Amino acid sequence: PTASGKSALAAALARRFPVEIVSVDSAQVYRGMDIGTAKPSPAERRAVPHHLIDILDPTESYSAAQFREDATPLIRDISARGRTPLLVGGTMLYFKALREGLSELPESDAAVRAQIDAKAAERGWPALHKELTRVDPATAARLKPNDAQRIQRALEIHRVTGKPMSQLVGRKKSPLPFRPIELALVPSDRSELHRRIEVRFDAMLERGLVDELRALRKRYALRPGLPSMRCVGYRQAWQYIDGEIGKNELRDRGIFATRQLAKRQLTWLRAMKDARTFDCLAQDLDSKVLGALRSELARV
RNA sequence: GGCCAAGUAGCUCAGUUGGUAGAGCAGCGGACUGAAAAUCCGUGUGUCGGCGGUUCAAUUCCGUCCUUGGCCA
Repeated sequence: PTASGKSALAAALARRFPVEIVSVDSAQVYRGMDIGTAKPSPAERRAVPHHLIDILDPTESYSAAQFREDATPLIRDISARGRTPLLVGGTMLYFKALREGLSELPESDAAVRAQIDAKAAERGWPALHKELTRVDPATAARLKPNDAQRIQRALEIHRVTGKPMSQLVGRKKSPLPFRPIELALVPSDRSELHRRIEVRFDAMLERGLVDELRALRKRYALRPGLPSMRCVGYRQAWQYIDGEIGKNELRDRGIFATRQLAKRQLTWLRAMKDARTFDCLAQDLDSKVLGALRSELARV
């Protein structure tokens, strides 16, 4: 999860193994969003090659499918160079999409989404959920009437392909042709993770998160609904800049959002039965992980 | 020192014409197929400030004490 010390551990591993790092992070892909995403510093990036960081402008959007398409050849290339790809990040859906593959579904369609959004604004998402029941009862049954994003996606798929999502999903996925060693960092004490999150968010504010966003808003035509602007910290800073909330509320809400993110990440981690988990609060974390990795690699 | 107001869930507060209480936020658990740092679902027993009194019954009425804020000395 966020603030567990992934980057520091990755740097430590990079000192012992010939690795290149592939970022698995839906926020660090954006250029200029450095402070709030806790992006590795230029020095860290000079020490070890990092991939999939700073690949998009904040006006653009990324996806799990795009990540998979980008990461798979990278993993292949790094391996071909005789090095080990070290995938580091907290965007758990990206890990899943990479490892298991995705069904063949159409990519997102901005125009279709805009149409659906307009209809939802008028009639509400439960009404669109009902509409989905007519064209794709199976998908509608597993979605809640308020799950805007997934209802929209299912309707989008139907509109674009003429077929229900439930019919397209579940066939020909192409899983990753590598066997990953999965390591999970989980704090033994949640309140300690919360403390770290608080300290780190204060540091981000101190380092100028708000000014960073101000500058981005000057340089790009950003909107609050953009995936980049929904990122933890940036969303709240946006509201602060617009005068919707004060400084204290910015701090509180930023910390709350980060804690909630960490919680969701931990839910994913608990479901990953194959992952070896380590206490990220352990003093000798680096050596523990190194030891585990050495024995794991010896077996391969 | 006197007067007034407030003390109810981690926080901000609502409420009970006396039958032991509920919202928002937070927290916690879960779901997750091209926006995923997103989106959604579930989850609220807390000496209703302390002690006495009245009452079948008090968080609710009365007394007193404590704490906080304000006003007056």
